[in-house]
Amino acid sequence: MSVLTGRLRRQSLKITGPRAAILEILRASPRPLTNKQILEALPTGQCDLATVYRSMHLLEKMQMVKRCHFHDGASRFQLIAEGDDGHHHHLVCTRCSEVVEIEQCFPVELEKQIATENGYRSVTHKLEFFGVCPTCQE
Amino acid sequence: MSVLTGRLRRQSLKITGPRAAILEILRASPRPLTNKQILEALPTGQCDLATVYRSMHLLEKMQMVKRCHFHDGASRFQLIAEGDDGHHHHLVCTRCSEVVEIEQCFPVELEKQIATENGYRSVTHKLEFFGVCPTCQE
DNA sequence: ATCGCTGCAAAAATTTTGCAGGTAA
DNA sequence: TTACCTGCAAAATTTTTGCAGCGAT
Repeated sequence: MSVLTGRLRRQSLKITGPRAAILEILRASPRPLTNKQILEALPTGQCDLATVYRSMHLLEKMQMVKRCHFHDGASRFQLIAEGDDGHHHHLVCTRCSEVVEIEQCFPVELEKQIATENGYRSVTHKLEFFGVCPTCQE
Repeated sequence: MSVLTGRLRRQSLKITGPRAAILEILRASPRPLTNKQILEALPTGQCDLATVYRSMHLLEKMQMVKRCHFHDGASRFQLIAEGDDGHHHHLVCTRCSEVVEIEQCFPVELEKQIATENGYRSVTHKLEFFGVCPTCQE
């Protein structure tokens, strides 16, 4: 946690109650959360929804969180660990929305090929898997 | 085009002016469009925004369009060709939003492995690439 | 003649912004 | 002390819904 706050401090940004609380929620969550879910996970009245929005914009710009999209339109956020580039993917159940974190990633060579073929630079990708989880198959 | 309208008719859904116009816009577009872009592409007053929303929900449910997400939060829609499963990906410029359609896809075996490892069935994926296009590199 | 579809308008939901007071450093 | 932050409230956006009339089949 101190690692996270350190990154904020280095930018001369402040560690406030709401920010610490949000970071703690994100750290403890096994899956990405929407702004509303973050607010609801916070002790009642701990923080305003507007502050959650502002915090997520900030953290995203600092590359401390990653924004991802599942099947509904909502943006979800996941903490990016220090040192980690935050690049991993999810397998989401289309029925119950259970989320599993996935190890596999899109092959690097193939991505390079795509970049080269199209003359693009700094190419990255977003990848999410969807399916029916064991429980929902019954 | 008649192929598309046939699919609607089979469901005893009607081919109306707005629907035909929306389908034509989508058919002619080389890239996925947001609801607002669809409305703007329509001759003035041809159709109401609410109707665009309703149409896209309908077409999505019928699997005639695919919903995808680029870097902004907005949903974009792309027509799925008859016979085609509509599965292809995009390379989007993070500066000017230019979109290139990509041939490469996530390796099937790897996807199967992911499904098996986690006990999921009917696994598919969404994949989008982001980078800086040739023009924006200068 | 049906029943679905549409426009319009209103409602609901989501996200952003302004501002005055509070607070970390 | 000095910026930076926050809550609150209002505004701006985006998306959904109700309803009466129109229109495809």
